[in-house]
Amino acid sequence: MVTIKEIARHLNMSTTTVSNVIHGKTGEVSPETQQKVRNYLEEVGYVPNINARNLAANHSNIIGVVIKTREDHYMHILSEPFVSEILGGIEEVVRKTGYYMMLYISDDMADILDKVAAWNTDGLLLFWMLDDDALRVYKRFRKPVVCVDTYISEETRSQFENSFVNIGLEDEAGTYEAVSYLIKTGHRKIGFLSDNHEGVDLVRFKGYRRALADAGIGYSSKDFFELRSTKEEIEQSMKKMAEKAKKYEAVFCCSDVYASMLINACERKGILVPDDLSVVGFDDTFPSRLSRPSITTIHQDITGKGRLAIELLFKMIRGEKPETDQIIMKPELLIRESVKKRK
Amino acid sequence: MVTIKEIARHLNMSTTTVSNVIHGKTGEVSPETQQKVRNYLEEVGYVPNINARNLAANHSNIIGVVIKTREDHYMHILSEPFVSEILGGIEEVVRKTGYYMMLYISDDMADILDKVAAWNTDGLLLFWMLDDDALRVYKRFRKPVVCVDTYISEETRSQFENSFVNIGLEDEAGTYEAVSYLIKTGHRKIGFLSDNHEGVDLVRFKGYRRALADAGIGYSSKDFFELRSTKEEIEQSMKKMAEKAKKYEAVFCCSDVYASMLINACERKGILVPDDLSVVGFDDTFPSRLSRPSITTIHQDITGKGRLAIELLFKMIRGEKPETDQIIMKPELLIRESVKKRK
DNA sequence: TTGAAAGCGCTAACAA
DNA sequence: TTGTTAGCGCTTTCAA
Repeated sequence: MVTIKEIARHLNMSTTTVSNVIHGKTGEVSPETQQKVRNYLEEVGYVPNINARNLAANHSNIIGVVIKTREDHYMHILSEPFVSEILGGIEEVVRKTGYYMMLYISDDMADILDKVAAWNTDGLLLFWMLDDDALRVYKRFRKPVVCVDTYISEETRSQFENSFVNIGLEDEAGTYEAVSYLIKTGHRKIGFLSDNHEGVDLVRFKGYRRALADAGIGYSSKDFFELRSTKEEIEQSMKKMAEKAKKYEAVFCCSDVYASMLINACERKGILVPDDLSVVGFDDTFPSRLSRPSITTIHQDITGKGRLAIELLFKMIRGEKPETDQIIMKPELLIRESVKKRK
Repeated sequence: MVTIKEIARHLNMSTTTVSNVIHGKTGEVSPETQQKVRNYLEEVGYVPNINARNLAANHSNIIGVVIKTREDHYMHILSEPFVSEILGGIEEVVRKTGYYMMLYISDDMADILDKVAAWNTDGLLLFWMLDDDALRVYKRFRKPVVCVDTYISEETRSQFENSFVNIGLEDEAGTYEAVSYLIKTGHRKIGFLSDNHEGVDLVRFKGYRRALADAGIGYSSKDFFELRSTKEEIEQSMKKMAEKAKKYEAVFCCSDVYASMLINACERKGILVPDDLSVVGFDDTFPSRLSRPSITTIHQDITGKGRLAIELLFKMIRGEKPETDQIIMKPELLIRESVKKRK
């Protein structure tokens, strides 16, 4: 690895000059010198030592992507279609902007915070943080942060002086629309399937409840299909859900993958979707398109969400203030084949 | 951000001592001093500056994961089920070993090489490299490298003095088995679907040809279903494949996703799988299980492959020499629902 | 337009 | 057992 110093020595000039032409600080350097340096740089195939650069310049060109995971989940978080799709959108922008993406996956916030600080990460993308966690990150980090799909109270948000944006989705309204559609198409006995009671899924649950209430349909806690999603339990649990579904006309699922798995489990029990049971998913990820029957779902622009998030982050890194500290995207009901009109 | 120097000053000792206890170089430091330092470290929440550490120690704790991508591909590489699954296996090991994973996605080898050098990456995981590219990387990099799914000639391999392993799969034999199964179940008019003619898919193609030949079945270049997989063309192209499939009894697909997409496209044209057409996939990724009909496929232990790759890499990073420079895993035919017995 | 030199925070060889 | 110090490779201020 050839260093700036060596180059400077070889060319009989100072490291400053070399550094200047490397950074295109033209105007500081005469054209001839520039050319000479550039040629030599090319010749020896100079590559900067990023650690040295980061240390001296006190930044890292790293964008940290923080994903809180559940260690025992049946699927690695990177395999979740929603995650891989949104990461794809982000990765492309990060790379093309000349930055690097570093994944911080953990179920321990304190650990993540330490790592982010250690790397001197320039900005942070936070996924599915809980209210107070987000604030904790910001208090410690004090650099640009964009949250994705984080439910954060007005009050909490006001404590992020600036360099903070939250990007979300109208989860409540989207779910309301989906469940209302189910009701409109003649379903009354409608279940809600999820593997947790927090954040996004909790809000979706509220949308479900509101749709039910508005249609004068009662709700009992039994209507919550609570999936156990650990490696050990998922399969058995999904079977139970399918069994339970026999008593229902429709099930709203918090993700397309769960919808797809439910359809499979049902089929194995001789419950036909949509003939015996209607199913709707959420997100419009790849599996919902591939499923047979294809899955009626709530579409959201996942890649676009990722791109928006990272673009806002870069904006803040450049020192510009975002116009708003919260952007809520609109979902859209996508009618495919997994819901049957019953009347 | 509090530094070692500040800590040393505050505690009235040298940076070496502080550094020593940070690195658990016990034996060098008296118990009392250790405790004193540790307490203070805890108190101020010391976090090392990784850039400084990397610069001084001349390593990075970064594992580079290099994936060559095709810019115009219909799907971001991270969304490919095989990729996300194997990355999941790798990420977990990397994280738990106290390293960091950095993704280098690009279609430009030279660019990747520069980045890897710039970051002073400790080891490299290379995916689907072409023969000479792999060598090029090694010549320049000269640190541990593990290739995954790379077809590399004996001759080329011998040029990597050491710190090199290739992990692959018996692609030829796997495909041979799948196609033979198709033949055994009464299919003779069998297509081969892929989006390229290189590397892994080329070897699979050879397995396909051999199975055909061994059964005395002729092959014409028309039997190669060449999918155009760009964003613009994929849909139209898949439709064409489905149309073409009308004249076939079975199609072997180089990935589960393609198998799944083909099944969908066929269904839309009224071609029923497996009744009118048998389909087999490859890899046994999630979509093959979710598909309806579920897809008969060649199973391989993807997560295990990733884990094996990274574990071997760490072994070399620790300075141990791998026993062998090539490990070829065995695939397994997994019979599900997408193939019909025709006789 | 160019150069000298300090310093980013840490490690490690060496001295005490 | 502890301390001094010279770098690691780069950026940047300030002087020439």
